[in-house]
Amino acid sequence: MGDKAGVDPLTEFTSDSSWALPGGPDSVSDTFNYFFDRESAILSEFEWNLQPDHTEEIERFDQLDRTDTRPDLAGTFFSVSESFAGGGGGAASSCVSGSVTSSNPGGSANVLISNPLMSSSSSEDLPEKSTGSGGKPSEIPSKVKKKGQKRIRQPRFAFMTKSEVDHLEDGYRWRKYGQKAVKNSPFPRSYYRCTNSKCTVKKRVERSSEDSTIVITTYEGQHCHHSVGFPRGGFINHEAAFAGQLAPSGFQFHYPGIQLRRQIPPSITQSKQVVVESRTLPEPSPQFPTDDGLLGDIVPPGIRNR
DNA sequence: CGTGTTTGACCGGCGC
DNA sequence: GCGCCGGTCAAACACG
Repeated sequence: MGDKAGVDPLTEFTSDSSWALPGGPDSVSDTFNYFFDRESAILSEFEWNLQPDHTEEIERFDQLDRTDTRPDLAGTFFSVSESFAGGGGGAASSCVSGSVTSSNPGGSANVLISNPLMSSSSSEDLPEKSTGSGGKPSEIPSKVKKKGQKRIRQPRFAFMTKSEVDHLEDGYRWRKYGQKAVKNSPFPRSYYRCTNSKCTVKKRVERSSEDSTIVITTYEGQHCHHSVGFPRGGFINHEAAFAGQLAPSGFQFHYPGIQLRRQIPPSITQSKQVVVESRTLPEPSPQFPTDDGLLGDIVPPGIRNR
């Protein structure tokens, strides 16, 4: 991986599913590996794929948001959502494609995230690699391979978050199943799996080797169930925002705390099916957000005020 | 006792 | 073919 060779991987991202697989300079998984696994390059990749003026904007927000802190969560969210489909490989989960609309009381922004391409064949009918030790088949493939084809991952979403804690709460319960040292990084990578037995979503959490304050979280797969509850009094962090994307179709989460500071112009997001957002947390306040929104219907107050 | 974490071993992909 | 590396497994352990 990592054979950039001057090729912009994101130019392969189009609204047409034909880009997915195979063909092109790299497969989708390669692109994602390239894009997400090289954490040290992520920011620069963003910048690389953005107009220079946008890059400056992001950097500016980055600086500004360093002062916007909370004990455990702080600063800017750089998030990337990718419309992602396995094309012929059928990488998409069989759960659902969905969307999440996030709005704040100030009405400053709506964040609409969708995966229009996530609709191909179920991953369940794809062969899983032989499991490691022993014979117990792992539930649902996280990577699938056919003969002569590169392995295909389920849809993945990566986030960069400035945070002091590695594992950010997102309303779902996770079980850690592994930790590995990462080459060229002093920080280990942790592997988590959703504790819901029917859910195959995984996520990886690691710190940027370049900026230890940045946590890189990568989701893989889609939740087949609702979250168990939102932490921190209704505030939902970036993970939850994207975890919500994995919710059943038509289900909408309401995130009163999220304030969209800027969004890449549609000309970029539409052509490449990439959304890069820089979001900030709400004002640090002793009070939890009062906007119950949908949370009032979903999450018991006791949980929200944890 | 149930649930979650730690950690070494194992396996497969991939580059050389 | 070999070695490196990422990802996963599962036994042991910790904790409430």
